[in-house]
Amino acid sequence: MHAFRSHKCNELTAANVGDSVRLSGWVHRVRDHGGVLFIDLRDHYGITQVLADEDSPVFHALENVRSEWVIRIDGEVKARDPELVNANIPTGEVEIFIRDMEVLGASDELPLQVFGEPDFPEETRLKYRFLDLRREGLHNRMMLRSNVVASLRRRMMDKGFNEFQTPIITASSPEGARDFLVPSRQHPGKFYALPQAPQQFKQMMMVAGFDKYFQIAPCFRDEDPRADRSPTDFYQLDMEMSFVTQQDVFDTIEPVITGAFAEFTNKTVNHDIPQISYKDAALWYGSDKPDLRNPIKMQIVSEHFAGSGFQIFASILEQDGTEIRAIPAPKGGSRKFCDRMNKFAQQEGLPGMGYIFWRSVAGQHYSDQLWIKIGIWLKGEMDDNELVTRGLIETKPEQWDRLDKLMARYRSEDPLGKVQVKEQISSEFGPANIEAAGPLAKNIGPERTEAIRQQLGLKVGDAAFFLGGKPKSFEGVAGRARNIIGKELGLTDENRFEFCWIVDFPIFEKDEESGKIDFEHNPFSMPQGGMDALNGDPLKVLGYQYDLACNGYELISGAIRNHKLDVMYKAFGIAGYDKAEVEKRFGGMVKAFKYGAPPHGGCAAGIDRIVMLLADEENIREVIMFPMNQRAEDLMMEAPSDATNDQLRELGLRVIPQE
RNA sequence: GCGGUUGUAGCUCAGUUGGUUAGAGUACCGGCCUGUCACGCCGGGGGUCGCGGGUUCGAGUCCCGUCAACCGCGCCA
Repeated sequence: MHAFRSHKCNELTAANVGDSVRLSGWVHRVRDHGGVLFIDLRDHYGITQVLADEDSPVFHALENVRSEWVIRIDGEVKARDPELVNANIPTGEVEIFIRDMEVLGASDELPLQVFGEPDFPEETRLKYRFLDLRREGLHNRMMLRSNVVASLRRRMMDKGFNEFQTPIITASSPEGARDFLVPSRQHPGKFYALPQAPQQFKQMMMVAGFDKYFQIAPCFRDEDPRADRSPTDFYQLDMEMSFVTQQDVFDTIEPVITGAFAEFTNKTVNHDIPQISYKDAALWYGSDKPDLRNPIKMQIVSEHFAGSGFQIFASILEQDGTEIRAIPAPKGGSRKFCDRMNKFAQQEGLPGMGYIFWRSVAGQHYSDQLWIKIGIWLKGEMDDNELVTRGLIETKPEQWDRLDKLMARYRSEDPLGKVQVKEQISSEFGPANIEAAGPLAKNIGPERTEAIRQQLGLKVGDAAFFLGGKPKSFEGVAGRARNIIGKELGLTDENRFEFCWIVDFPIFEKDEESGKIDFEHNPFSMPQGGMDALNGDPLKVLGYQYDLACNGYELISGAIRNHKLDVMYKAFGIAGYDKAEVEKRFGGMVKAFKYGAPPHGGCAAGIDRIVMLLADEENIREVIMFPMNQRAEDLMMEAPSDATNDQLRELGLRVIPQE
């Protein structure tokens, strides 16, 4: 028999009854009843109940066994009586009577309990990551990750892509994020860098003619973390292809991503992915990674505030480049909610967020006029459009259903009940009973308020929030407010994955303070319109550059690359880098483009974020085997740490003491 | 660098307007228990209330400072 096991802990069933078996694993739980003792023995595959009583030669040794010891047991498979079967585990029909036991690895008292899923401080979890990883949730998430990566790899290979590895120790590339530097021993005083992405390598593979490349690639960036962003390093499904248009890249990667999502989730996945311009995304969603599960779409409402009695907005609009935008908030019509959102805006550094909410007028009765119109509508004598323009009815299907139900109730009620149902209908649907509340409404007066309500399609019980100024100054806050509103009001459908491409990113942006023009995103993208476009207003130039967003996260970023040297020099020139500078910074690529570069493009998908979404987690550390903490420290391995004097001497380095 | 939240037993938490010796569950140690599967019952050890200062007759609780963790902003081609 094998030294450690004849079976794994998920394998034994009623078919094995009577067999002599050997199992090894961790002691998950001990239940000691004095005369009989049960142990749930756990390995990677599952749990098997093993037991002993005084007839077992190792009974007294087993009484000393504690949680998370590693033991090996020999014994025989016994069927459980029907009433003792544990339906929760695959091996629940049997148990092993222990004849022999060996302690393979004892355990100290645990700093972190493996059994169950109670919450532990992140510091403890990271310090004892090997224990945390034994727990069911994290263990399963790591398996999910492995399976997702395998699926992505298979899907790419099925599409004819080849996987190649690129260097981990390479040259510093000055674009983008901070580099991790690696001192060179053979060249004291010089440094390698860890790649922020295989960007330049994959482009050179296209120049080398490999046509379709992909890699599950580690990327290294020395930036501060976020819940959805790992400090130090993370993994991307990096891909690049030659002789393609932007749409070709979409057509290639879409089924890979949506297919992998559908494979690992029960949620709805939209396979038909809309393309939204960066400009529209900013206006409608206040974000370049919008959460489309949230139905809220922001709108421009400047006209209702220009010259109005609300001085703050009226005077803002007298400046150039300003707008007033509204965030409609269906079902958000309470002062409490509105005040909370206003407070949120203030916490985010804005003066505040104006609001209007619509409520039914206390004590005022339904309008007979309205009542008649609803009656006509129900008989089909008034068309939907007319009702909408009169503000009688919301256009959402659930609202129509609601009205149908109320009408059915009306017909079945006695006279007293009918009055109540009428009041109900008019309070929910009747404009005659709508009153706009909130300081804004008073300032701009009823006509403008009603016009806003009509534009936004809101009704009693709804609210709208307003932000003004130069869009750049409030867009981000508006986007975050939209997320909170959607979540808190239950408008965001948690049971879907909603993908969308964000396209037409501007190539350049202007720094508000210095007036300097710089790359908005990525200097490698091909400008739409090529050289001609670069000769016009640089701030109007869009790039063949795109992101794939899903549920508020950026999953993919990519571009059709700028493979023409003259266009590249021109683009860098606009951003203030002369030819010599470009050759110095991107020497490898510049050289490569002089020798026959094919048109090419591609993208990179964040593996960690994909798994995070599929695992329904909001923190990226929940899907990384050994993550760093918020300060980029590895608490388990105790990194970073001091270098020895010998190491420093060899590298020709001296450490300047920090204050 | 800035803002928010949190910090009480190994772990998860409670702790009232400031008031006697800071509690519970779990884990750990000891005892009992032959059918549990979150086994049960009895007992025990375990605390610099993050740290420092202040107010007070008296501080886990109030004030000031500070440290740490997490979340967000900046940053992230």
